[in-house]
Amino acid sequence: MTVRVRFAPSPTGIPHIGNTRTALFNWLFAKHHGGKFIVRIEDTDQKRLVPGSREKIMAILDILGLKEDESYRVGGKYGPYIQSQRLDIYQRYARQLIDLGKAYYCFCSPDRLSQVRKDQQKRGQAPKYDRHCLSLSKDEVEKRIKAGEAYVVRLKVPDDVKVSWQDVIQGSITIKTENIDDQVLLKSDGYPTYHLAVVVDDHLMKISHVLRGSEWISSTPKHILLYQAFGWDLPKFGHFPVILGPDKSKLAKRHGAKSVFDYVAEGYLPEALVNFMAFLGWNYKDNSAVLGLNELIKVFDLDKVGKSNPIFDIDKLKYFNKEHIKKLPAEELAKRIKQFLPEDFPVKEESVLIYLARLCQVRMTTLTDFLSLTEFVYPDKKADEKVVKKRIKDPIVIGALVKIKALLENLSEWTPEAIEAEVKKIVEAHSWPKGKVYMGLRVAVLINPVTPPLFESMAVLDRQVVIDRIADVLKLTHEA
RNA sequence: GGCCCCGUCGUCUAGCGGCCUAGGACAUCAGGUUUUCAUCCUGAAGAUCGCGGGUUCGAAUCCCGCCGGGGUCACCA
Repeated sequence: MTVRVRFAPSPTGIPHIGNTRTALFNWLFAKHHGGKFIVRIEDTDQKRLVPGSREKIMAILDILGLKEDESYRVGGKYGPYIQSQRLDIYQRYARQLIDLGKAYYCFCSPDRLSQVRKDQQKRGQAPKYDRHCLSLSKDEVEKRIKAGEAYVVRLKVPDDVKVSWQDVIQGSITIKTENIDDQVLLKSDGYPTYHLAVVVDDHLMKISHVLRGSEWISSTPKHILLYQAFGWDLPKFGHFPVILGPDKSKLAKRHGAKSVFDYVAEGYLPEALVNFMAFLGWNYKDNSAVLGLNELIKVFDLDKVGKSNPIFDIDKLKYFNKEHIKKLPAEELAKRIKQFLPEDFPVKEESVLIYLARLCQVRMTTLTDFLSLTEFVYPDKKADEKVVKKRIKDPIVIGALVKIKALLENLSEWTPEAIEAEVKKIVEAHSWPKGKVYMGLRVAVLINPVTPPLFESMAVLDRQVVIDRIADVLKLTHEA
């Protein structure tokens, strides 16, 4: 069987990490089995439609490298791939269901429906449509439609039937039809509901595996009933566990349900995001393997997707980001960092930027860390008085700084090697306390007690800036 | 509340009746290397396998009950 899976987002906003993971899993599954990944836009709710979100969704796929095989933008032979452009199809199939006696017209007003629900709840019953319109005669239906009355089409759920399926992730699941409502299939505005649209489209688009979040489990029997009503073959169903926040409640904005855009803006690498999301519900070896998309394709499959809900762990994301940053060639790292550099960043030269990137590489958790690590490159930056006074107290260190300053002024070559060799020589010759002196020099020249390697960083600076900074610090310590 | 699902170190998990005095990874802590930080290396702590009953010579693994968590009950997807 050819594997054909789909990612079917509704354009009601920007998908967060959870929805994005569903896309990833589908894509990975398709590619692992040499199948197709289809993107279908489910915009059947015009009220909740957010303009522009369709493009944002595609942009996220692009950022992550999840190329689709069929969609509204790349085409395909099962289009259109936007549900609002398939309205006539759904209406046709809804009618077919009515003719088959598997669905019926319902004229109940929203007010009546909510009243029915309220009464049922008061009686402690599960809210369910009371089938008020089930046995309307053909004539009456026709009359009311002609009269312009608003109607919906409902699925006639058979009584006392057990619907069960072998979920490729969750295992066997059985639900009795007495717990299933006569679901609305066609809304009064002529649009289909999700339930009709997915089933019709998944069938027409020859989807082999319906893989989605487990919030859809309770809807699956409705879909199966629909397939059976149409007499269609069932696809395989698989439901991924939902991602939970650190407090074990549903992942929400406040604990990380941000979008790929947000994480990228915070300095996370798309490949780290992919690697991280892959392990949200799926496992492989010790769950710390640093894997790219291509390696993931090779090892990803549904049998290692778990049933219990994973918790979003930002530390794990940071770990993967660090690892992926470490793996990047310095040139590539520099390129990525560039997007985060402010206008006035003093280093313009490509080679110097790459050099700095290399110095900072193992010290970054996110790309934005580069900024704080390289603060010292701003020529006007001055060491903080408090930091200076805390780190440079020892008179020996102050004396050493005086001598090092003189040495640097007369250095014939301004390279990291030359600086390091000469400074080391003088430090050893005087038997100065190494740690303290280097820290003093570091704070004076690089502003911060936490920095990339001292001499390499120094060499990036103009010699005059270095001299001036040491002079400034000496002045500060003198005043004290 | 009804229905469905889940429950192993803080977190992700391995485990599918004896190899488990429960293994690994992330995070944490300690030590080593190092001019800071980080990297790298070594080590430590951390789980009475949600609880209680069974079944069995033997259970994290099978069965039942309870508890806890999640999902879902729309003319939203």
